[in-house]
Amino acid sequence: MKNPGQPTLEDVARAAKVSTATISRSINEPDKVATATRERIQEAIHKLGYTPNVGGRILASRRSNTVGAIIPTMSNSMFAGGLQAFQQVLAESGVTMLVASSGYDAAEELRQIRSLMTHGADGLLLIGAVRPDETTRFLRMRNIPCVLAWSYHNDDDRVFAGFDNIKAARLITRQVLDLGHRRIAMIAGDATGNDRARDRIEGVKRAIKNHHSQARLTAVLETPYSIQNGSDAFEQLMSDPNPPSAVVCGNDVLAAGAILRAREKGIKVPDNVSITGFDDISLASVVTPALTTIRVPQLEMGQAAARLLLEQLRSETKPTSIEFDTQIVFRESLAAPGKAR
Amino acid sequence: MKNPGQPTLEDVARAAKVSTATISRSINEPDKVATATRERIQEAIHKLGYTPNVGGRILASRRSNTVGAIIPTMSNSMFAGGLQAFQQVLAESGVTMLVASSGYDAAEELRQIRSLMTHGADGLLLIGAVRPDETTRFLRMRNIPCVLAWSYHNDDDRVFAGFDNIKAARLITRQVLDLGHRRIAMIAGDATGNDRARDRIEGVKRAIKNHHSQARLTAVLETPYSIQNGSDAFEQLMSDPNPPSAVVCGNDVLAAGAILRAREKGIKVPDNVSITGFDDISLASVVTPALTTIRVPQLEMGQAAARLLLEQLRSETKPTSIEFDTQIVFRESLAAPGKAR
DNA sequence: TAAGGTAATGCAAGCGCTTACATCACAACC
DNA sequence: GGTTGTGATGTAAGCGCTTGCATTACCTTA
Repeated sequence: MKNPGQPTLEDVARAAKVSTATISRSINEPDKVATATRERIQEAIHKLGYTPNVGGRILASRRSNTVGAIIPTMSNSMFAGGLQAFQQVLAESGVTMLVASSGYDAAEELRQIRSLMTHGADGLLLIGAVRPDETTRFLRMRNIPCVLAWSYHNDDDRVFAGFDNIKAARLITRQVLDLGHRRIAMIAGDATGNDRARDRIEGVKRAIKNHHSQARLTAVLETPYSIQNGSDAFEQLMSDPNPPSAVVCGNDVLAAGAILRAREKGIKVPDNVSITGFDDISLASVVTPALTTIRVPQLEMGQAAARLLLEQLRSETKPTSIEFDTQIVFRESLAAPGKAR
Repeated sequence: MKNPGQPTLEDVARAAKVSTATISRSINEPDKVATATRERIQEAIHKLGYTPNVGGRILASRRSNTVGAIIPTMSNSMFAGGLQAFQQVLAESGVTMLVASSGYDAAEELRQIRSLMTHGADGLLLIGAVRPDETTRFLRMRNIPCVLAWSYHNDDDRVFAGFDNIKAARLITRQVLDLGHRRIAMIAGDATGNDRARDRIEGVKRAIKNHHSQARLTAVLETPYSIQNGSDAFEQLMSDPNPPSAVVCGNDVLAAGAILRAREKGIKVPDNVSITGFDDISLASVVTPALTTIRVPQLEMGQAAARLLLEQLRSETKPTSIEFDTQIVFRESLAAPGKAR
């Protein structure tokens, strides 16, 4: 943009001795232009160092080839991988990604949505399914193409590229139960306005409830995403005179915190207490003992989200949501209760 | 962008019975418009649900209020924190961030630069100082406002918001030397086209060379960023009949890999061998033993980069670079050699 | 009262691009 | 030879906004 003296289509046209229309075509629909002409144009473009001006392009074509992505945070690797995959697929189609982060704050998210739309986003990637009415209304009213990732809900007609957090949480909890644990506690992420955290809690509850045993969920502590909080929550749980034999965590960071505090306190994992994580971020394989956790298909979700969004932009139709499976990654932090190795 | 029938400035003008110019002013320079008029306009805007069209705005104002950021990768937390800080500062000034990742590939980086410029970036955040001639030429030719982060070079007249990797590497290496280590090996990141990795190697070399002792750098292994590679490199180093007593790593991920393999092999850290990292990502405090490493001012760099970039965009002047200090974070993986605790 | 100043607004010329439509050259066919 | 079809290219009308300059209305001041 800018810098007086940037070459324009007209300059290229003069250099290549064709009309601006032909050049525009040769850029956007190459096969509508004769090969010889196209080569001449290429040369001129290269020589002048021409790049199209977005403003003109957006104005004339009435579309910006830009989409926005709003993620809760970039500061941890939680979403970064998916975001990168998303961007790469978009880039292949010549679409660029605007990014903003909401800091898990719904009001901020709405502000960011507005800002991205003002800056020309043709569509949006959002994380999770639940948001305040005002946001939902805004999205509906403006009829903004949208893909929701990291969640999946059957009964929802919006477009998802994600997984069912309830199912995933049930999966790992059932594993814990099947190993014989009967007193289970949970350290969950903050579920306020966060359907992923909420669903994971729900999944743990259901798994325990449906298990044919006397298993009990002794406590659920909700706490924001940080190692420190995980540690503190763990300590609190273990100070119970009758502590749990397994602690299921809503994400790997909280679980890592728990493991660190366990070591400090001389509590053996998994001998004295089992700990499980969720997300399988790189932390999980690096703590000692390594975390048994749920692998989340980050890259796949990012790629799928990009495809679904592109599809919406191109055809104005609503594509069908994609549900991904999750699976348990077995490492060292989960074992049968009371087992001293 | 834009469902047909979106109201335009002209519609608002008609509704508010003023000229489009006045409306434009009332949006962009409110105090140049009489209060009564402004209120009338506000009302009309609200009633019509008007939002400015980016295309027109960019075209007419010759500026997009968008900047691009190209980072080597989003997949690890290395740059994510800085990027988020960068974005937040920009957002406060109404500027949006386009993001792309190059995968540590210079050709891809140039492609991304082109793409971001085409999509309207007014300025660019890039990581590191070194790039191929073609890229440098492109940036110079187009006279693109640019801030380089994660590096700092005195003798370079471009705008940096970073730290001196040589200095930082010397700092931690001197610490290793001062503890008495005399056989030191390095596991470095891939230095091809990567001045951060290159400078860190250089820093280690200089520290050893300038130390008044018989200290030797026994080996330098360059390897791409991954835990696995760190592990393998470590194993290779330790298979030397006369292995190093300290392994300095070019980043925390490689160091974490080294620590993991050490445990697998029954090599005690730091009793048998000391290991140091670089970057202080969250991994560093979570591995066992926790990594002694260099803290890098991620957030500060991101914020500073944003400010420097905004300054360039607003005033067209070249602001002065900012150099940040780094410091050693002392944890458990570094100790005097041969010391069995 | 006239001259001069100031604040508020309008006028209109683009900004650089896309695209519907028009034109042209040429080959194929009758 | 005339007609028609086809592919390549040109023409020109905007897309919606900003902004330098002109205009207007009204207030000061001498």
